Amino acid sequence: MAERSGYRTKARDELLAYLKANPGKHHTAAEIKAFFAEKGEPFGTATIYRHLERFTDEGIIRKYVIGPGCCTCYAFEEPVGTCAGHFHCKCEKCGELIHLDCKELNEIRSHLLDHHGFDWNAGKTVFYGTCDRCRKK
Amino acid sequence: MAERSGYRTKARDELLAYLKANPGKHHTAAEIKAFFAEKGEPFGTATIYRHLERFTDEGIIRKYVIGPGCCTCYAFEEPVGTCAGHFHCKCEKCGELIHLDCKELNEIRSHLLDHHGFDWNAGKTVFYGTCDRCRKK
DNA sequence: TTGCGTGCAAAGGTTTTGCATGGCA
DNA sequence: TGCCATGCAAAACCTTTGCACGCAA
Repeated sequence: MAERSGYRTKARDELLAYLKANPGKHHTAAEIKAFFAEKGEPFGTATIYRHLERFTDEGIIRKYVIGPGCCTCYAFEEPVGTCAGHFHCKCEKCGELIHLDCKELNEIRSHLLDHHGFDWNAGKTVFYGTCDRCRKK
Repeated sequence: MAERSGYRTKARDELLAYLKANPGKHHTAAEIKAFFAEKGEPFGTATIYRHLERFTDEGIIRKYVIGPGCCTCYAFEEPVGTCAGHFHCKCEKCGELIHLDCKELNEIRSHLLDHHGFDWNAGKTVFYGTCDRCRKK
């Protein structure tokens, strides 16, 4: 986690505000770019990546690797440590990434920690399987 | 986990033998390609990816997303493939892969299916976090 | 013989980098 | 004014796909 450095610019403010406006929500660089483009304040791809990388270094946001296919997600996490159970399921058939809010998650975490001594980082873990829609086909 | 299918070819045998020769060791597609190239038996990139994907489907090897930059790793894991109630945790600090036999975790499967309609493929999922030893440091 | 496996090359998508311009302090 | 930030375009990277040919069964 690096120190805050550099200038305060419009791009920095806007990007950070957007991420903070949706705590816990995951965004890809492409989604962020599209959002600002539609809003009429487009930012260059490089600028977005540079800021996301920086925010991550500064510990303001977190970076999630979903892959493969290079879909990296970024998210501002409101109450770090106490954030609601949020985990990711990726459908192996259609490729969709499903964000699940599920309180049972916390039980799994506790169980892994208490019984197996494993401190699970749910944010980095992706459950692979088949989603509801593909399963019913 | 899919059934074994298709022909038995030199490429399949060689690749599998190489992966099996180093259980638990992670290889990127590029490393594998380089290894066989130096050995004088080069395989096409596509061939390597196709086999790795297939081995993963068959449950013979496991796929790890390291990212970003799309560095996917593949590894043959000794006791993997046959055991149903078997889960894998990977320590982000020391890199160790922990094999867990745990009935409680099987309940996750039921829960995901019943409450979220997600048919979890436990064999392909790796829990990332911090292992007991590294946590105590 | 049939159809899968293979290699090559090209496509696809994401992320990074180089460079000239513009903006913050 | 001196850096840093930005945008554009190109490069770099990893992975997938299309196609024609070769090989396993």
